[in-house]
Amino acid sequence: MNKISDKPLATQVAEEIRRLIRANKLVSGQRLSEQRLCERLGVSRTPLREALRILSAEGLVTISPNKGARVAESSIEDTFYMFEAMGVLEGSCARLAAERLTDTDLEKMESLHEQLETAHRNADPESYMSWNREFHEFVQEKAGNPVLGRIVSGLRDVILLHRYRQIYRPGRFDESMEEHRRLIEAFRARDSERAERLMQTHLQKQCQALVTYYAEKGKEVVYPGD
Amino acid sequence: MNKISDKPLATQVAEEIRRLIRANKLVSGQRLSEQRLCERLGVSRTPLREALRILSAEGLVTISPNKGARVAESSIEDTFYMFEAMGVLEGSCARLAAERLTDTDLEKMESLHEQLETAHRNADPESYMSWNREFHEFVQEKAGNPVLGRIVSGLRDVILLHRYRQIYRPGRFDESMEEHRRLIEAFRARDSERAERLMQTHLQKQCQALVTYYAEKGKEVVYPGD
DNA sequence: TTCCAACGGTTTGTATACAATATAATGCAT
DNA sequence: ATGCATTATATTGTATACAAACCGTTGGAA
Repeated sequence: MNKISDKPLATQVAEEIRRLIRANKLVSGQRLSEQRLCERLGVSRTPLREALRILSAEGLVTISPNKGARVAESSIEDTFYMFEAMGVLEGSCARLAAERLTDTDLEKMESLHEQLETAHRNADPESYMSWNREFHEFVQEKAGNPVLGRIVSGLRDVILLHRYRQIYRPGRFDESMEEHRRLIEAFRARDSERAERLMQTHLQKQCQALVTYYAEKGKEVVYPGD
Repeated sequence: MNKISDKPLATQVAEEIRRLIRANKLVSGQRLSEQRLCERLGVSRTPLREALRILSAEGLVTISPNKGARVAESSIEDTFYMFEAMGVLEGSCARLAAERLTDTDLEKMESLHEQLETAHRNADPESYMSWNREFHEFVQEKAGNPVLGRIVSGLRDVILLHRYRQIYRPGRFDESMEEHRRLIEAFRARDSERAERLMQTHLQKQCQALVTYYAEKGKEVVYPGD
């Protein structure tokens, strides 16, 4: 832990754990032992506990009384609800952004889109998802509502792993690229209603791919021959 | 603090502080001294600090390093953003609810609406706002998406004070009642698009009333003769 | 009189100790 | 061998102590 920083340790620890979750170093459902985390991060239990409270309020971590904390996990049902909510939120961000984009903004968006096309041509889903995230964050920023932005960012952290998994579904990569092509067209035309609708569809498609993935994963676990 | 409860103290303290804020016993911008709160709630500093972290992550409280916590406050600009975001969220809840309402649900909603009419006839804004809150929470529940519900509830707590103030604006009480009459009609017709639009308008009107209120309040403060 | 530095008191941030709860291991009875 | 009760260990929840930072007051210098 960086002692030079002016941020309280609790805040820094929360950020670090967030980072570890994002990097898949801490996975959904994983136990978060206070002892072990304290050793790992080199802090005492007090700021670590405060950090876990922060992350719990954000939904990244669940704390069960007397049993400790785990990285949050979701049922298929939860996944559906999260994507439905995210569709509403990101759809609105897309609508507001399409209404508020400057020419400079659009150039930047075109450039981000071009990076997506490059990653797609190179058949590189990791790079694609990285630029995908930047594109979505750009839309969110250009929506110009920091409150919406904060809500979306919070929910994004919770569903991030899901998003990564869906891109590896057969055909999903190509489909996602196609959705983004339609999206950028709506933004070029500053057609806010179309942008909203297409963004919502984009999220729904992600959700469908994931629900299929989890259903099959469930089946694989259940079969005795597996 | 109730020792019989199975919840950790931190959780209980967070709930109690939330309650105090809702009851206007702790007001926007107010300093939250750890010492004083510990005495007031009869707990030690550790669960109190954890509680403040929870509330800070929710946006109800702001914590400045080495300076302590305050009940969150908003600029006029923030107020606008919050209502815009809430319009998106509650609009979507209204849409989903209109799609998903059973006949029994609609009866309950009618009954809640009738309470609003009664409070309006009695010229009782406090009762009106209390039933108003129940009506909105019912819509949110009937939207059937717990993730959306959690986001909306969180944001509602942050903007609650604003909502209370707007109803006291001249003409706003009558206007709000009229908006609710149109809303219930959209629900009766299960017209989801109309429900969404009307709900968004309802939130926009609240926002306008508040921006006017704060602008005038700002002026009052500034005038030397005041 | 005003401004700045030093000092003391207060409050926040973190570490550590103690208490309570959960879990694992061991021993005994069937 | 298995199941249950008891004991030991590990972990979480809370209280308390210590350190660091902030703020207000006072005194001295300009």
